[in-house]
Amino acid sequence: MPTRTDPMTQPVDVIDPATPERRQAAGTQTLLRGLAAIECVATGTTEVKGIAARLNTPRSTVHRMLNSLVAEGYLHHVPYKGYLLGPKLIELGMRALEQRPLVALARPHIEALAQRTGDTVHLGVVDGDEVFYLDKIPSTRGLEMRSRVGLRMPLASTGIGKALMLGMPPSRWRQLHDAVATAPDTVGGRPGPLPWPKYEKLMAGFLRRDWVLDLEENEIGVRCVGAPVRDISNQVVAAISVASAVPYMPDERMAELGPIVRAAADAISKELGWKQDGSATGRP
Amino acid sequence: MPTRTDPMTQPVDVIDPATPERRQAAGTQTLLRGLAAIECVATGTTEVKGIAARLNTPRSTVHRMLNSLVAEGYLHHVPYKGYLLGPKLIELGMRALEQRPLVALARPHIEALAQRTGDTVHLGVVDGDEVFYLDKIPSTRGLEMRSRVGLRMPLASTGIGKALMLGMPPSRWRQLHDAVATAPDTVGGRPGPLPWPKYEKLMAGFLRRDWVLDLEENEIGVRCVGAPVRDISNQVVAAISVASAVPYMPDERMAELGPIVRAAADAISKELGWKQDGSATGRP
DNA sequence: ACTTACTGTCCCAAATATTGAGACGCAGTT
DNA sequence: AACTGCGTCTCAATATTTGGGACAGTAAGT
Repeated sequence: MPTRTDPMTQPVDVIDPATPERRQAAGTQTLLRGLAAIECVATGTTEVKGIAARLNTPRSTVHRMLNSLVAEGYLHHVPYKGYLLGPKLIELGMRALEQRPLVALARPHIEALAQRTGDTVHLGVVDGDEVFYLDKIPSTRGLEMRSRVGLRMPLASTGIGKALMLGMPPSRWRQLHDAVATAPDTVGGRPGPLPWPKYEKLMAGFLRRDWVLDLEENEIGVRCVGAPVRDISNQVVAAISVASAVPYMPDERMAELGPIVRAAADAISKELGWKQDGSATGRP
Repeated sequence: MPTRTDPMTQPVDVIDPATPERRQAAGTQTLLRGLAAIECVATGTTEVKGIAARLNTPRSTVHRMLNSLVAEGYLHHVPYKGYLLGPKLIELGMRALEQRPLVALARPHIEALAQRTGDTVHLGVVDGDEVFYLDKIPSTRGLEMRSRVGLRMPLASTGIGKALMLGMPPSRWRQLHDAVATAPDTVGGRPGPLPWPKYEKLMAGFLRRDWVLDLEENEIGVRCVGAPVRDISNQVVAAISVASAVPYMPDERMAELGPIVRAAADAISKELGWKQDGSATGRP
C-alpha cells in the first residue's frame, strides 16, 4: 500500500521550509522515513514527538529508526533533551565536497580571484530551480556575507544564478524569473528581480557578454558580477561570482570586473576540458 | 596535497577503513542498508556491482535503494558511470557543524589564536577512541597540514588527542597508548608514541599544567601544543591545538605557547559556562 | 511531594512493505 | 559482433517491519 503521508499535518519549522514529510512511495519506505527523520533534525525538529508527528509515524517506529541512526553516527543523542545531526554527516559532507572534481579544480582560480578583488567569491551549480553553493572564499574586507557553502538560493535573483541561466534556453528564464517575482518572500529582505521586460532585456545583454550583473536583487546592499563555467561539451556546469557591498561596487568597477570574472571562469572551464570557441561572438 | 583522486576510478578507500558491510540487525534493515550504500559510495565503491557485493545484497534491491537515495539528493548519479555523494550530504554536513554550539562559540577564539601564532589551529572532540576534527584554521605560513575537518586521528599520538585524554581517568591512557603503539601503521608515516613509562611520565606533567605537547608522534616534522576545553560541569568536551613544522617549533617556543593555548582554551570553556576553579592546582 | 508530559525500552501478533530472481533492452568496451 | 554490466520492470513469497500498548524513568511545573 502506498504510504499516504498527510501533507498538511504540522505547523512548519522556522529555519527551512523544506518538507521532509511528503514522500513518494518507492519500495523503500523504511529508508525514506529514516532520511526524513534526519531532515527533521536538520530543520530543528529535534524531539521525538515532533518528528513522529511530522513523519506521521508512531513513536515506537520513530524510536527504532532514531536508534539506528544514532548507532550509525548520523545523529547524536542527548537523552531527554533531543537529537542533533551527527559526526558522520560532517564526514560525508566533507567527502561529498571533495568528490566533486569541480571544487578541487576551481579552488585555486577562485582564490586568486578573491585575492585580486578583495571581495567574496562564490562557486555554485544548478540544483533544481536553485543555485547550490559549492564553495566560498570570504571577503578580506570586514564584511560578512550570509551565504554559506551548502546553501541554496533562487536562480533568477542572484549573480551566480543568472550566470547559470545563461546556459539555459531563454524559454526557461521567464519561468524562473516569475517564480521568484511571485514567491512569497522567504526571509524578509529579498527585493526580488526587475519586472520581466526589463529583466529579459538585461539577460539578453548578459548573454552576449557572457557575464552577468546582480544589483541588489537578492539582498539589499549587495551587488555582484558573475560568469558561467563550461565543460568539455560546452555545457554550463557551474558559475562563479564576485560579490560585495554597494559602496565597493560602483557601476564602473562592475564593468571592469566583468572581463576579469569571465577570465577566471574560463580558466576553470579550461581545466574541465573546455576549449575557447573561435566563433565571432566568442560564445556559441 | 596528496594524489588527485578521481572518484569514479578509485577502487578502494584510502582514508577510512570503515566497513559499511557488516551491520547489526535491529528492525530497520532497509534503512541500515541504505546508509551502508551511502558509505560505500563515500569510500570509493561507486558502481552498482561493487556496492551489491559489499552489501551482500542482490542487484535489484540495491538499485531500488540507490534510486531513492538519488531522488532524495543523498547521492548523485552519472548514468553508466557511477554514483557520487550528493548535495544533500553537503547541506546536512554544514548544518551538523553549525548545530554544534561548540564550533560557533570557539571560532572567534581559535581564529584569534591562529592570527596570534601564525600556525595551524585545530578544534576537536573525542569520538570513540579517536579525535574528531571539528574545525581548522590553516596556517598563514605556506605550509599545508593534511588534517581536515571531519577527519579522525588516534587520541594518543596527537596534540589534540592528548589534551582530550587529560579529561579521562589515567587508567584509560594506557589502553589508548598501547592501541596506537601496537596498531599497524595506517598511513605510512606515523612514528607512534613514546614507550609507555616515558609517555606516562610526560602525561602526568601535562595534567598538572593542563596543556600538552606533541613531538612529531603523529606526523614526522609536525609538533604541536594543545589544551582541553571544559564545559559547565568541568568535563573535558573538546580540545584545541596549535601545530606547526619543527623549524617553527623549537622547545622554547612551545614552552611559551603552552599558557597561550591554555588561555584560549579557557576562553572557550568560559563561553560554555565553565568557571575557573579556585583550587590550588588550578585544575581539579 | 505530587502531577503531568514526555522519553526510552520492550514485547508480539498481524500484515504490509520488502525482497530477490529473472527477463529484457540499452550503454559502453573489446 | 560479442560481451559485460547497467537500468527498469514484474511478481509471488515471506521476511521484515509495523504499531499498539505497558512500564519505568526523567524533567518540569504546581
